[in-house]
Amino acid sequence: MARKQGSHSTITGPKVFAAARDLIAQHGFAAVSMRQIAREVGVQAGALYLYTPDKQTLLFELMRSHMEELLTALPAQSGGFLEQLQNFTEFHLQFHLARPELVFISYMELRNLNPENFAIISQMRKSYEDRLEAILAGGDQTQEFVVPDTKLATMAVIAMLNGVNTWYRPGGRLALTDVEAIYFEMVRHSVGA
Amino acid sequence: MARKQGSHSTITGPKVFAAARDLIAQHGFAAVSMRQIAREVGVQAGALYLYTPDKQTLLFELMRSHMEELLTALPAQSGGFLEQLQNFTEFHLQFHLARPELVFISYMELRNLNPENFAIISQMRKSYEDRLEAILAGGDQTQEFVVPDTKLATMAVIAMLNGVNTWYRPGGRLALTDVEAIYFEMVRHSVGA
DNA sequence: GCTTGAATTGAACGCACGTTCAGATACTTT
DNA sequence: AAAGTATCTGAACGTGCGTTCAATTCAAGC
Repeated sequence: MARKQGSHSTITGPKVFAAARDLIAQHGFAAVSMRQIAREVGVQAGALYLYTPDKQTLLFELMRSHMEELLTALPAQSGGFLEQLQNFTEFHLQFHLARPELVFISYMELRNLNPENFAIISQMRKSYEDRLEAILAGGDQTQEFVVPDTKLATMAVIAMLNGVNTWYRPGGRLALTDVEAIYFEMVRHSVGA
Repeated sequence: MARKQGSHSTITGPKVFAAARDLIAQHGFAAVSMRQIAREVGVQAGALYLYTPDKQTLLFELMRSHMEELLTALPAQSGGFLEQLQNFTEFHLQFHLARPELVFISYMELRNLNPENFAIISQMRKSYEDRLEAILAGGDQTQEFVVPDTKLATMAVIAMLNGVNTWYRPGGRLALTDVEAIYFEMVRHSVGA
C-alpha cells in the first residue's frame, strides 16, 4: 500500500492517514470525501491513490492498524485475577483515552466496512474481549469474583470503560489517574470483588 | 411538517419516518439518500418534501420524538433510592431494547445535527442523565450507596446499560427478564449497594 | 547535466446527490 | 358531475462524488 519514502520535501503517506483519521472521526466516513482529505494533506485528490487503492481500504487500514496496536500493547497477564482486572482496566483506559479518534472510528464505522473487512475487525475485537472474559471467568472460579454470567459481565465492563471516551477531556476536572482509580473501584464492585 | 391524513389508499407520512429510521440505523444518515427512503416508501423523492422540509429536519425529528418519548415514559420515582435505581435500570433496559434503531441513531448521528438541533437533543439527553444522577446522589447521601464521584458513576451506569443494545437480540440465550436481573445486580454492586 | 523513476497534477469519466416545481392524479365535498 | 384540495410524479437544477490517467514536476544517481 504505502510506497517508499517520498522524494518531495515532506512525507505524504503518514499525513494521508492522519488527515483521514481526524476528518472521519469528526464527520463520519460517508460524509468525508477524498477531496477533503487531499485538501487537508495539501495535495490533489488523485495523489491519494498512491497510498491507498481506494477509500474503503483507507478506512479498513485505519481500523486494522488500530486494533493490531491494541492487541499488541495489551500486556500478558500474571498474578491474581483481581490484580489482572486492575491491570486490564488501567491499560484499557490509558490506551483508549490516548487515541480517541481511532477508538471512535473503530466502532462507529464498522457498518461502512465491506463484509470481508468487517469480519477481520470483528474477530480482532473479539480477541480483545476474550482477554477480559478469561480474567472474569478465572476470578469467578477462584471465587475472587462473583459473576452471574461471564459473557454479560464482559460486555458490561467493556461498555462501562468505553463510555469514558464520551466525556473525558484532558485538563478537565479529574486527572487520568483519578479516573482510573474511580473506574477500577466501580469495575471491581460490579464483579462482586 | 406532517400534513393531514392522506387521501390515497395508505398513510404515507408515518411510512416516511419508519423507512428513514430503518435505513439510517442500518447505513448511517450520510450514506442514505432521499431517493432510497422514497423507494422504500414506494414514492418518488419529491413526495418526501410533503412530510419534511429537508433531510436534516427528518433526522432531527426522529431524534427529537425519540428523546421526548424517553423523557415522558420515564416514571416519576418514589421509595428508597435502591428501589429507584432498580426501577430506573429496568425502565432503561426495556425502553432501549424495544427501539434499537432509534437508540442507535440518537447517539451515532449526533454529529450530523446542525448546531441548534444538536443543542436541543443534548439538553434532552442531559435531562435524562440528571434523573439517574439524582438517584445516585440521593442514595450516596443516605449511605444506601457508596459513590466516589456522582458524575462519573452516572456516566458509568448509563454506558453499561447502553452497552446491552450492542449484543442483545430477542430470542437469544437470555430472556429480557434475565438480562434485567443480571444487569441490576451489576449496577447495584457498582454503586456499592 | 542527463537519465531515470517516483510523486503529483489537473482534467475528465459517469453517476448520484438534495431540492424544486409545474403539471398530473386521486380523493372529498358539494 | 363539478369544484376544490391534498398528494404525487417526473424532469430538471447545479454540485460534488470516487476513481483513472496522460502529462508534468521533482529529486536523486551517474
